[in-house]
Amino acid sequence: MGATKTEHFTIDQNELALLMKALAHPARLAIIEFLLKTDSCICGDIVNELPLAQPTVSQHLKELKNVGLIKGNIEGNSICYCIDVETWKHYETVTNKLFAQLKKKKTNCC
Amino acid sequence: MGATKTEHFTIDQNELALLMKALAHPARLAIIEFLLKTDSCICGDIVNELPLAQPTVSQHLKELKNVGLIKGNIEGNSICYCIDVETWKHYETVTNKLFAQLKKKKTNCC
DNA sequence: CATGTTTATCGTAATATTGCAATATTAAAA
DNA sequence: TTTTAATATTGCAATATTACGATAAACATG
Repeated sequence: MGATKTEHFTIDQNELALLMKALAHPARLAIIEFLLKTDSCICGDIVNELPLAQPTVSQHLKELKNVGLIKGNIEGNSICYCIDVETWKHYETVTNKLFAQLKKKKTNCC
Repeated sequence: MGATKTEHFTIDQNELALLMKALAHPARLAIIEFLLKTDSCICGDIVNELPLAQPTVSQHLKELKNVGLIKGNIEGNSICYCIDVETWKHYETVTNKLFAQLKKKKTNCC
């Protein structure tokens, strides 16, 4: 065991879980916050911002890219990483749906 | 290695990461969705709703309880699990801050 | 009190994640 | 072309997560 039984759950549940998992690490949240804060698209010195080795940062960037939260464009020698607004819009819609359901709930039962 | 270097990140980043991690599993999302859908507070038959063994479900419930997303009240023989609205309000505030920053951003640079 | 029901915990196997040193790759610069 | 800079990939060790059988604990009911 040790592997999530994805096949027993809905596509939506698995998709949202993957998105959450991508954000479930302080380093990756720090990357996102940095990219949000920086108005111009910073090309590469994310490594200097983080207290982690370059290969580790590269791996975290890859995970964020895999779920589409960020994208990276080759800019000559270096790479321009930035937020992928489309995915974030989708993510916002999905989480808002959760919060909307929450508001429909009656008072706490416990 | 294998352990997250929490000490190098902010309290907020670590806290949000833990919340995300709690939601980063389809079974736990399924539990949350079930508790949201069910208006009356269902006492216990969450196990029957999920395609997982009882100890596994119990473990997932514990994780959700640890971060405060749900709470469980002993109701005689069984236990009444339900959404903890306070934590969800906090969660909504934090994620809304992220989305707000997103909207302030100029057009995609890449 | 004995029995069944419900939930939690323990122990353990399988797998995933995190982090980094070493190395490869790519493209600019000298 | 050699060197330098930026990023990715590989390989591996340490740790965490997921899942479940076996068992315990708590309580209701006969």
